Amino acid sequence: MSCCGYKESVPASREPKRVTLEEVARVAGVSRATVSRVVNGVSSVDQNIRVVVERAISATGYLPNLAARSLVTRRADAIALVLPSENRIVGDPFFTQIVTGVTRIVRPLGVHLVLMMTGPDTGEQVVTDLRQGRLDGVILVHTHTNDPLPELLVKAHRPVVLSARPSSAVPITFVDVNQTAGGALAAEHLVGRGCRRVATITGSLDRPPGHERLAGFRAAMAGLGQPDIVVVQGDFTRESGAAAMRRLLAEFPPVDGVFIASDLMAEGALPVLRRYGRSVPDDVAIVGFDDSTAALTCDPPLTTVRQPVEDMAAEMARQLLRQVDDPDTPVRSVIFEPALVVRESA
Amino acid sequence: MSCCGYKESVPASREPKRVTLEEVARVAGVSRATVSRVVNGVSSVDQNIRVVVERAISATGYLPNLAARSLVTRRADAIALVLPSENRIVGDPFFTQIVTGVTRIVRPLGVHLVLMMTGPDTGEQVVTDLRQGRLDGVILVHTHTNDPLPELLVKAHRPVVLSARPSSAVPITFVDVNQTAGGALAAEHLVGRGCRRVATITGSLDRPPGHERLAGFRAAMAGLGQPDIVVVQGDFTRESGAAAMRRLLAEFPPVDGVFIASDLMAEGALPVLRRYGRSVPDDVAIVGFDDSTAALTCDPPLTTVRQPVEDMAAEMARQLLRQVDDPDTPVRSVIFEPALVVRESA
DNA sequence: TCGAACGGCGAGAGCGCTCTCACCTGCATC
DNA sequence: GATGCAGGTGAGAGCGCTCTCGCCGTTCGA
Repeated sequence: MSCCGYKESVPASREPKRVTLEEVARVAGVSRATVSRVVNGVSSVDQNIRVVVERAISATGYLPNLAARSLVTRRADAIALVLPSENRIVGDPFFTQIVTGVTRIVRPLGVHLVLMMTGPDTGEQVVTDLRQGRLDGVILVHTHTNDPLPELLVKAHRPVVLSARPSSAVPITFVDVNQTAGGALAAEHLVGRGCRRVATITGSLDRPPGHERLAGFRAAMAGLGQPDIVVVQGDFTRESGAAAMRRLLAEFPPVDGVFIASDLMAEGALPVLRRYGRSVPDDVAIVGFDDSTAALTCDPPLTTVRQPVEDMAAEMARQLLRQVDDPDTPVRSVIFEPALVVRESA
Repeated sequence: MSCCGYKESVPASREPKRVTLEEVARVAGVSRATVSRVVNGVSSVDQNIRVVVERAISATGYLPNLAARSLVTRRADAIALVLPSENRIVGDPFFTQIVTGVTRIVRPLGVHLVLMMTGPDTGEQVVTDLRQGRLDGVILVHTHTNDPLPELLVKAHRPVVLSARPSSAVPITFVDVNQTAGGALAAEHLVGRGCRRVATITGSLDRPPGHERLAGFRAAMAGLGQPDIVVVQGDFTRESGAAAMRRLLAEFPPVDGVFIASDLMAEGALPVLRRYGRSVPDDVAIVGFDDSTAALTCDPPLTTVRQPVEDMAAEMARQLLRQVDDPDTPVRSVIFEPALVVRESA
């Protein structure tokens, strides 16, 4: 095995001799088929033989070659997590929670999580990987409003799950939080602590989350007897939060409570308040949205609406794998309820 | 071959008819081998035939099945990025940069990035995936001091790269920043702006980064004529930063400049300073380390030592792929130089 | 003029697995 | 005693690709 290069390119000593089904079958004195049955947990195997085979497996240290299996099963046992490459999304703890949630479901099943940041060619890349059998399905997180990818995948009849309600009416499975209810939670809390001159800084209103959070907040405020609230528009970025707060203080100085549609915007808004000499929460109460780590690092820590991101991510994984198992699984949407996390800002 | 359900489980209409090498070969009127040569860019193909084959490929919409290829090439074209699951690491922008850097190298080569958060069984998982041919190599980011995985992989002669100098003397390829030089940068800046009562809050001193940053800082301060500096130990967490700052103010009230060995700790320390009525940078100048987003969201924004994380990550990917291509590539370490980013805190 | 050398191509043998199908027992049934 | 029917098992045909090897025709040196 050593003297005369039986495989010159790689020193034999290095290459741990690969053990195949064949090998295990020989050791166990059965056929390849039977070993395969044992490995895959098929029940119709004689108990005694099963034991013999299992012993042979651990004796040889056999591990199935996944490429070979994949070739015949047509499963990659890998899914992709596609994230927008903007820094404001990833780099957010939100992201960690997504990964953690997905991993929780996927890992015990031996399914790999392939990470892709969107780039100019991500769409084709994903479709290609799917067609090449490298990927079983795709989780699309925070896709842009006009991203053609979701529709593309649906048309190609490929397993796909979205992290939020799609902007257009594509028949696609998604997982979302009840944004409207989240807005309502914020309203109730602000009114409950005595705010009477309430405003809100919204996210991008052309996207469902921004739109729905505002709608929920507005409706709840009206229900609480305060139909007239000041609305300033942001776009979910930190900078837009700061700018919106400046505008708000200029246009509506007596404000005493603000619902800011994302923690990131709130993080931008708080220093502005400080600079204008308003103390939080005494002069102005602030409620954010997301319960990101930003909420914790803010000064003061943010009262905010929490989305159960990790659970939602786990659900996305579940929904995706369901589709992988049965491509004809009906489209479905799962909505999670948000919760208010009370800290110091309101 | 067609009439009588040759594969009942999947409706034929759904399944886009797969086109194989065989098919392309038939269309082009050549052998499978020749098509394979064209697909893989082997030069010894007649120009005319090459054109014919290429035409056949695009006519049929052929895409190679990667499982089949993988079966014979023994390459998965996938690498894993293993990250500690603690929130303080991921969820950091640092993490985004790692992913971006690795992706930049890996994506154009069609190599997948598989994400794994460390868990109780990550080690075995990774080794198994490697042995099963699902993974070509592993990038280990911020492994724990006593994680056996690096050594395990080195012994198994598997491609692996570390994100920092290993704590023990394992012969392993790693990419790191010149921590010592980083500490020196901080020292020079503090002294340069006139600080004369300087202190430092360190990271965990049992780990190379914490140790080296302190050593570099200390040596540089001594060289600048200030051998006596106050040292308070932290452990890289935000909380430890706050605690250390409290201790520092109690033990050494006249302090006028602090080098804090991570932005995260600085983020914890700044509110403490504010609460004690010390203004930054007027009363106390602060220099952090990492240039994380924390540095930007701090109030005031942090002067900090930047590691070129994205470039370092790209280098890790390059080093790993080099090992994958040639398992006998010599072990190597690549050290990047840090830079000082001057903002408002010092 | 002839053999050698070489560029270019196809046949075919795998890679390691799954899964169908035929076969073989043994046992109950007619 | 012939038949049916289980539960188990093995032979073998792929899955789609790469890559070695041998063949063929052309060109070149002697």
